[in-house]
Amino acid sequence: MGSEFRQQPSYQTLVAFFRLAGAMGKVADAYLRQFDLTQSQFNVLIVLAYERPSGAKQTELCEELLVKAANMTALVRKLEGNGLIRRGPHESDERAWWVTLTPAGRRLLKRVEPEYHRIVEELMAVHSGPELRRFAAAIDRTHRSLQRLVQGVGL
Amino acid sequence: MGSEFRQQPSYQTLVAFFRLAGAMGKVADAYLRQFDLTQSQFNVLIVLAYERPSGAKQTELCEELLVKAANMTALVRKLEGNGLIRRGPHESDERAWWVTLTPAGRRLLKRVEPEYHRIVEELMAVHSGPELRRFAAAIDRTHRSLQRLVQGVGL
DNA sequence: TGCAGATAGTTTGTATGCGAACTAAATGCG
DNA sequence: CGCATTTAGTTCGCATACAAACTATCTGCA
Repeated sequence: MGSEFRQQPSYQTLVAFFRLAGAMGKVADAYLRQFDLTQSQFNVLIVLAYERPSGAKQTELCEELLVKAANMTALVRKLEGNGLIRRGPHESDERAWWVTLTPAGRRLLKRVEPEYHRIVEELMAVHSGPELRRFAAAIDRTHRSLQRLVQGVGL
Repeated sequence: MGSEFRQQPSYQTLVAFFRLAGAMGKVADAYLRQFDLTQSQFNVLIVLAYERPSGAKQTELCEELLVKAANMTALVRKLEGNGLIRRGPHESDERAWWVTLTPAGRRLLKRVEPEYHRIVEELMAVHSGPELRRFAAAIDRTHRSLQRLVQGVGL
């Protein structure tokens, strides 16, 4: 039966990984909800603040954040509705929006980030320097393994 | 600005962690979609097959799978509609459903699991024994740190 | 130049997640 | 015993994810 497989360290590690990811996501959501933000919305603001200070097309935000274009529509509309970003015309492409952070968006980030950073630091402070490096290496190894797997099987 | 913070190993590890979780989830979804299953649906079937072979209340599935009762309703209804589980009366509690795997559900699992196991094994085979143990330890450490954090701040 | 194909974004339908409010049944305490 | 509280499950509104189909615009090649 599948019962022995479920005892394998590789499987149990994977389950623990998914559970941790879920739990961390919930904590992030709980923190951001105080500011009427979701993780996805916060991520858009961060990209516009630090990676694309002069603005970006929605497609570029999609690439950066691994979000499908279909989902970006509602996301940026919500942020626009809340006054945190602006969607203006693209200077040379009439199909595209040019998305920029508004002053209100920038102000909100300034309120959200300090505590957010403190939480991340405290969360990760349990790892020693070498432990953290090995953790990051294991994540990278797994990611590369996943990519090989996807290439190979065409998943 | 937040720009230096984004260079911190702790932050970058966290970002890589979330990206890997997202990528793995997408691969799992892509595999399961061949069988007209989602991850959540698959998880319910697994619990009913191996943890609760004689059945379970929806609430018990919720606890096992960290799913809110509000979400379990649609989930079990979908599985019931596809003939993979049965929802019958609970023997002593008229408020509750007694959820069991149907023969069709068991047969589907038998088709899904072998390749699923093979994928997990291949994915995790990049880690040596000690690497895998350290990876699991890092996940556990982070999970405990997260729990302390949530307790402390009341997030 | 002009049309085929690529690209940007939207819409729709489905599946999942949350919180909050709700019904009905079970429980427990005075 | 009976009423207050808890528990099981549902419903609603919202946010996010996917795929697929669609419009409008741009681009490149013949």
